[in-house]
Amino acid sequence: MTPAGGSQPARADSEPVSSPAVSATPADGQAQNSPVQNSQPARVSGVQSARPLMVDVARLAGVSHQTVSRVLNEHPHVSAKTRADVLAAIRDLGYRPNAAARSLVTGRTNALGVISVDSTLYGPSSMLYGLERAAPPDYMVAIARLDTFDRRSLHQAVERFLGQAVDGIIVVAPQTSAVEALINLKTDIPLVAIKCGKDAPLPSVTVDNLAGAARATQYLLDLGHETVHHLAGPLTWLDAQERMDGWRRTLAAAGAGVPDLVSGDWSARSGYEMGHRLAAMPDVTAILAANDQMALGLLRALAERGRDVPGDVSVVGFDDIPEAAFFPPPLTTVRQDFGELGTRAMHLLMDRISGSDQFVPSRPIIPDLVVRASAARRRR
Amino acid sequence: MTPAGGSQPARADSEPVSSPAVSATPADGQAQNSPVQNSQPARVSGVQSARPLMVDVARLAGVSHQTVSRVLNEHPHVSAKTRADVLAAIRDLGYRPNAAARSLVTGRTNALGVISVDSTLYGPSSMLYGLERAAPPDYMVAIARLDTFDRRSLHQAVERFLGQAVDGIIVVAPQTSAVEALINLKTDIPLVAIKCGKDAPLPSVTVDNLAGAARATQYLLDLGHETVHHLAGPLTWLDAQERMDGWRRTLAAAGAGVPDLVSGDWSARSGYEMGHRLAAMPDVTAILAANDQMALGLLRALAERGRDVPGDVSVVGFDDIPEAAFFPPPLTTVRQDFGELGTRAMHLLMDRISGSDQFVPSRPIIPDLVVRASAARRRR
DNA sequence: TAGGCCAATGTTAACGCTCACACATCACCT
DNA sequence: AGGTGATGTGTGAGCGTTAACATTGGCCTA
Repeated sequence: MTPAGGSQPARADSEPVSSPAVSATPADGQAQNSPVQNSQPARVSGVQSARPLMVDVARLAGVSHQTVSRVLNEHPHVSAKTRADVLAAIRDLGYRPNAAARSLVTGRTNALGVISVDSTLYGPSSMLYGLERAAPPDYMVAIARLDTFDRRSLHQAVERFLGQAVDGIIVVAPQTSAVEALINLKTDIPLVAIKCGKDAPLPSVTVDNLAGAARATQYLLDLGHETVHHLAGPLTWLDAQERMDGWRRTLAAAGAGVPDLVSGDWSARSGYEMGHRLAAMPDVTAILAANDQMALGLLRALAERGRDVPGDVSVVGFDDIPEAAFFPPPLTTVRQDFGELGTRAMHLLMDRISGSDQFVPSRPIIPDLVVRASAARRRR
Repeated sequence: MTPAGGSQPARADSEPVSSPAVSATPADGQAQNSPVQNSQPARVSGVQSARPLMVDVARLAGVSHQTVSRVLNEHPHVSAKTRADVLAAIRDLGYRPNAAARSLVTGRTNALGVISVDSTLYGPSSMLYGLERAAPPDYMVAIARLDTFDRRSLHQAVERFLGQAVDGIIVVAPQTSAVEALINLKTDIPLVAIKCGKDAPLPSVTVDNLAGAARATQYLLDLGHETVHHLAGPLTWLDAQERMDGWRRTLAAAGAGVPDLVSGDWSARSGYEMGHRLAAMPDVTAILAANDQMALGLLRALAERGRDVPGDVSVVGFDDIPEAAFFPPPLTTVRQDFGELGTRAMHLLMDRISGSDQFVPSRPIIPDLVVRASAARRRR
């Protein structure tokens, strides 16, 4: 394989003459042994085809490699001139520190993992976006998406990240199964959860779904509706459960009847199917949908049945996806601030990574009601 | 699940009496092997609080660390029994190899970076999903989202990934500026582009937007419309340009007049605004929208102006987002297979990472027309 | 003017793994 | 017998960085 028939060319090579420009260290290892990267089409003129090392920078700047390291890590006690020299050398050589070597000695990788549900739903996708945006610029954000949130796949995902040695993990855990799995999962690195419900004994940030749903329900009641129906999300999701709770409690508190629950799977299709069921019930005058996509399907079903919105039936959604304002009719809905959620989660994680172990349960984010045209005063 | 793995555990078990399992020397190993590592103060016996090292596994399994390494890396020439012993020791100790140390010596990190536009648009988001799903299970997928795709931010993102030493980069580069920036960007690691246009001199995978738009336009012409208007996306995007091209060429080929172009920014809002403009023009009977969100806004504007869809105006979208089937009316649209796109891009990248340097330009993916209810035969 | 302190830099030893070898067996051919 | 492989295993040398300590020289203080 290797061209060399073995032996030690090192000794033979030990010409004192050779210009130090090439390499001060035992040139043998370098020249021969180094990864035979001829995959690189012959690069710059110089022989220095391999990536420059810290020691190359040091030599060019006329200092020791340790001083280069100090400059790189912004240690104090480096004179301004030295720093400038080193920086110049780094630029000239196009030097880039080797992350693996650094990690090996520091024990930190500057990478973190995000585990999320396997979907292109608006919520999770916005969440991911918010997280990536909130991450420190020198951090790498890796993602893992899960099809199901059972204990096994969660463990597996965590294991994967642990294997890749991330510094911390964020789990977007909107399903009850995820929370359970998370609770008896002990990792030796910081982990924070998003949307794990406000009672979970985990460092986490959450949205007050209950308050959001309550707000929307109350809004509909105030509009004169005798009661409000609910098109819930899949009840394996905490969001769905909490929204249902908020809806139910508000009705109970108002002394309104609590209709049977109807639930879908977040998709517009399921909203459409369940919508047909609801549309067939003449006493339905107000519906709270657990997300906007289902509300869209619901609107379509109502339209097909000839029930006018908001004339005959008022509809309120949840999430405020960007398209909601253009639904037929523009959807009154509950907005969650995913950006804020991501920022808080990231801060929480970074705090824990940098040592502070305090477990401050952050106050849940309260969603807003965005009033548009899909809900109106009850027609009598 | 079976530990057998093809070997003969029966025979191994029935071997001599003395159970070597126990005598494996937790304690005496210290005394005898001493020349090894007495640099470690205490800590050795009992409380193995720190993460176990490869050498710990080796000791427990009664082999050398190198053998453990061989098992881990699936080298040949390890006996079945040894392998089993090592595996058992790994399990017992909960050993997990240190990724940094491995990277340091192999020069590979098993991580790859995805650079994408900063948005929660359906396309990029689906793309990301497809990529993550197509990635080899032992690879970590890191993401970087860009606000703008100018040369500087692209370089910066690439630099970041290079700094983190990923093995390869995938750039979702749907904007012309990105392609330019990409072309004169030389990295020393494999890079593949998605949606960079089929003429870019880059390893890439693309969707044949032109064919998709042509198909949709022809469909509308065949429905008897004298011409087709186009609500384009932002023309800084290649997708928008290509779709426009497909539309324009089809009209030209059919000898139909080419109306003035109207363009938005992909959002439903812009579709709504431009839609009002189009709705005011009485001769408009067919519109091809460059994506589904804009089509939604367009539908709303048409409805507000009292133009029936598809009675008065036919509308066709692009993308086939999951909600499109529930638009008012259900949207006829062009579907892109993002999953396939992601898979192909990932394969291409992995091929290049593992050395094959052939530049096989893969055939663009042809999108489908999904016929629903928003386009109909021209009413005369 | 000696002593001490501190800024500025250099030297050496890990970090935990894989690679290239060396070595030891065993099998099978001449 | 003696090679010649193939197989199985151990040894030592790095990979490129940072941490810990060592060293220098200048400036302050008593």
